[in-house]
Amino acid sequence: MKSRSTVRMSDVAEAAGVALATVSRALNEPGKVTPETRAQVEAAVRKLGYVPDRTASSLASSRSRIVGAIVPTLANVWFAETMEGLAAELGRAGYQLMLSQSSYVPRAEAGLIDAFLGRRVDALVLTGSLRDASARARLRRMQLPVVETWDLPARPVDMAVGFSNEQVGAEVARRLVAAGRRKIAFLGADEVRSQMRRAGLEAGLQAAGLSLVTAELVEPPSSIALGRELMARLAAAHPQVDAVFCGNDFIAIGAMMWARAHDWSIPGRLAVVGFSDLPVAEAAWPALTTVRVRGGEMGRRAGEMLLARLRGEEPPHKVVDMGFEFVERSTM
Amino acid sequence: MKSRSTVRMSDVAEAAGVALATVSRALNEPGKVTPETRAQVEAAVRKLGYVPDRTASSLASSRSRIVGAIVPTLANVWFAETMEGLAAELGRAGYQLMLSQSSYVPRAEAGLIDAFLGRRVDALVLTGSLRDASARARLRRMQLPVVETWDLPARPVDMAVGFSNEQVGAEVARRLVAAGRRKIAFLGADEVRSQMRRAGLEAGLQAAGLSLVTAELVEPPSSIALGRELMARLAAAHPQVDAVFCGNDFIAIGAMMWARAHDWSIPGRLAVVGFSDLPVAEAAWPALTTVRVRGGEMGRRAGEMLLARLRGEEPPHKVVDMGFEFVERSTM
DNA sequence: ATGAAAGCGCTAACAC
DNA sequence: GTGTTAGCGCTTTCAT
Repeated sequence: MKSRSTVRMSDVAEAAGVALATVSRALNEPGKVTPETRAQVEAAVRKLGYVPDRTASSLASSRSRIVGAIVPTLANVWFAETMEGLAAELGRAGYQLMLSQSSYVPRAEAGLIDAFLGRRVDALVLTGSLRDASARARLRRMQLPVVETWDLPARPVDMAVGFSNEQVGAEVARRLVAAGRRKIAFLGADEVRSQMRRAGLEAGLQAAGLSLVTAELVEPPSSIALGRELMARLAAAHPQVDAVFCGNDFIAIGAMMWARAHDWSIPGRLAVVGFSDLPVAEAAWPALTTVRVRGGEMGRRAGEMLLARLRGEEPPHKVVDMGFEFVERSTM
Repeated sequence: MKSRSTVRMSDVAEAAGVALATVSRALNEPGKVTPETRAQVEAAVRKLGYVPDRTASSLASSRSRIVGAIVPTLANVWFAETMEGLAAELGRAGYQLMLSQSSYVPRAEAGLIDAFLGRRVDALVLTGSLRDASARARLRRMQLPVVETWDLPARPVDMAVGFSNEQVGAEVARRLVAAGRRKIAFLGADEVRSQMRRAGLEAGLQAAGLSLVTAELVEPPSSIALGRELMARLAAAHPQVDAVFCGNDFIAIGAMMWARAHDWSIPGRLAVVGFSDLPVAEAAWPALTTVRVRGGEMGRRAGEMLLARLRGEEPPHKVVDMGFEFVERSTM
């Protein structure tokens, strides 16, 4: 199946009239070679169309220049943007991104990590805090650079760049209460970070002497349609509800669609707060009040931290809190 | 930096009391080994926590079990969904996805392909038809399984799964004209597939004895904000316009926002047709008429075709037209 | 600054 | 069915 171009480093060496090792140096440590030999080598490379075999160099050097990343899914813009930023940052340094999806199955992660370790990835990027204790221990022991994202683990495996999902929930509680809402519910996916936001909301309400009306949950991945369904369930069970915090903007938009269809005015009858600030939030009518987190930037920062570590430097911070921003629009 | 777990196949062999090669067989071709030895090997693997080194096996077998994919960007849901489907399909067969972004720079592709070839990827997935002639020739010569997506190349490098962007434009022209529109413009990104849709629109209008009012373009990546800007430009230059076909739903939503802000009623004063059917299209008010393509399914099909080829089979079709669907909602 | 040579950890003949 | 052995194409001492 593979009739390889079969131009090897030894061919380049021969064509350039130098030793194999010199070609390797000219390519990888150009400073260690005289300008003339470098020129000869480069000429030979071009002439032969030589493309170094990275599988061989990975084996010989035990550095693959591959970074592995695990996301729950790519179909959600927010994680996709993080991967976009990460890939862009890594690409600038000659690293490549290898991607796997856990499909929101927490137990899948350990297996995917093993697969990456088998590939001898130079570093790992995870979504959320790694739960599997034995995987955590192993990564620590290996001293593999790891960045956990989209969360702020109390005791990270190694590094982390994210925000506090609990704080998000608490802040939303504060805002909603300040706006006079008293019957507040949560709509979201039954998934760990969404549940953290719910917990934060609940804690915030308790601090204000209130309690959560209810938390209606669906299996991820969530969607506008599920948001509609969740809102229908909520309205049936708790018609007195006067505000909902939604696990993400899709669910919020779905809730708004249900409200529009049933003449619940927004924000008069019902306040709606989303999460993630997708483009749709601004475009919705009324424009959705939501919480913005910078997914792309998170990926870029993760990339930077990893690259620093791979260069042998110590990044200035092992944990960076990117924070979040409450974006007040017209649904609250 | 890497204090390797250092458990090698030879360690497993020793622990299991068999030869190195037997371990390799037990792991890769379990059928070629007696159940007893297999059990011994598996026990040793578990006991030692052995994780096979894929960089070594890639080198030795010249099969990496890696598929490379290039997308313009991951930040656009539509390509992200294709990668989601692709990764899911490949994962089931033990292949991993390696991802790169061309950032809409056509010339970047050749370089990214080289990087993938250096990694000895077993197959390649491209977005759109590969333009670089020498890269095309090289891939053909290597007989590397390649799938081009999101387009229907007349002469694919190898395989393709997509739809005709020109046909999309032509169909939109037909619908708009049938709905009585006469002053039709295009708003989109200056990017190859978007331009194909514009060309199709233009051809369709000509067939109806009309001509395109204008095509307003922006540099990708496009966004709601750019859609708004594009619409402002259009309205200033051609106030008589009565319909716009937008290169994607974000631009369409932006155009609608401009229209709302300037009291151009939709669809009364202006018809708007989008492309890609993002969730936002249904949620918009009025709900956006658009063209649906199945990005995730495209990725899954691409994966299937690749896997068939990698198993040594010939896929039933080298080119599959996934078609598209005109979704009539309320903006036309 | 350059060259020679010994692996890196596995796969794939080929023997037995 | 299992073992032996020769590479896969690089990187990296160690000499020179």
